[in-house]
Formats: sequence, structure tokens, C-alpha cells
Amino acid sequence: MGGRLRNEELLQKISTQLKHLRDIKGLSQEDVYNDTGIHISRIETSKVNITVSTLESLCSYFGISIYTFFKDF
Amino acid sequence: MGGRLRNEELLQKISTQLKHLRDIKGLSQEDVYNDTGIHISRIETSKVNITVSTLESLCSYFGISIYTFFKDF
DNA sequence: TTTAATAATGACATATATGTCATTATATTT
DNA sequence: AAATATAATGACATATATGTCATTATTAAA
Repeated sequence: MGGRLRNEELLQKISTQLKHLRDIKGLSQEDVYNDTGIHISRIETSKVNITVSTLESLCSYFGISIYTFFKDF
Repeated sequence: MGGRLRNEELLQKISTQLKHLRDIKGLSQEDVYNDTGIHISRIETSKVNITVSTLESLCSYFGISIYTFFKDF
């Protein structure tokens, strides 16, 4: 079952948003991994359907609330 | 490995919020299942760490954006 | 261009989210 | 209380998110 289109859009938006946050902070994927233990590559390339828990950890790391994260969703 | 406390709080908030939305709409868990294919019981009892995709589906079903869902987070 | 840094991809193991169904518990209604 | 409706729990299978590492690709720096 290929993922529904709607879902792909969601994952795409999440990817873009996370990449943007990482760019703003000037951090490499390795930095994120060293600091959080989260491999962000697969998330930024929309390979996986992130759990809310993982997303919250990343938001916290980037210094924003999960509410703010979804502002443009 | 018991989940970290922070994470439990997050799951608890999500549970409460979803239950609240379902109550407002006057829907049973079975209704939600029949309409979405999602078994919400385990989510409302904080047994699982929901994926963003599943959460978005539920928000959509309840008629709110995922952004609105996280307003009080 | 060569080198170095960063990112993407693939493979594998493990943990767990989800789908499904049956059973038990609780709540509501009569 | 008995009957009915709803929710919680447990078990199991399957799909997949995540952890980990190695390799390849891409980008940036020299």
C-alpha cells in the first residue's frame, strides 16, 4: 500500500520544517545526532512517519514548542 | 525501559485531548474506528506513542488542524 | 581538482505502532 | 438487578519507526 497522498504532503512539510530549523541553527545532521541520539536524515528525506514523541524531542532541541512547529500546517 | 517522564506527559496530554474531542462530538471509540479504521482505545489510554500521520488523520476526522490540536502544549 | 565535510542510502536488528479479534471490565439504560 | 452499550485489556501478526553502522553521493573548502 503506497502511502496516501495527503500523508506524503504531511511528511514533506515536516521534513522541510525540520530542515529549515536545523539550517537556522547552523547544525549538521551529525550535530543533531550527537546531541539528541536522533538520526534526522531519514526524517528530512521523508522516509519515515515520525512519532509525536520524536518530533517533540526535536522541537525541544530546536527551542520551539510543537505548537509553533505546526503553525503553517 | 520505562518511557521517560517527559514523554509520558506528552502522551497523557494527547490522550486527554483526543478523548475530549471525541466526547464533544458524542462519538464512541467504535464510531471512530468505523469511520477511520483507527483503534483509538490504546491511544486514549496512553499505551502507544502515536505517529504524526495517525494524529493528523484523527485531527482531520474531528475537524481541527494539527496546529489547533497542539494549542495548549 | 583534491580534500574534507556533510548528507543520503542501504542493510540489519530491535522496539513498537498499528490492525485485528476475543475477552473482560465498566458504564449506561431499562 | 438485568440487559445493553461502551471502553479497556490482552494476545497475536504485520508494518514500520528507530538505533546502529558502513558505504556512496553530494557539497563545500582548500
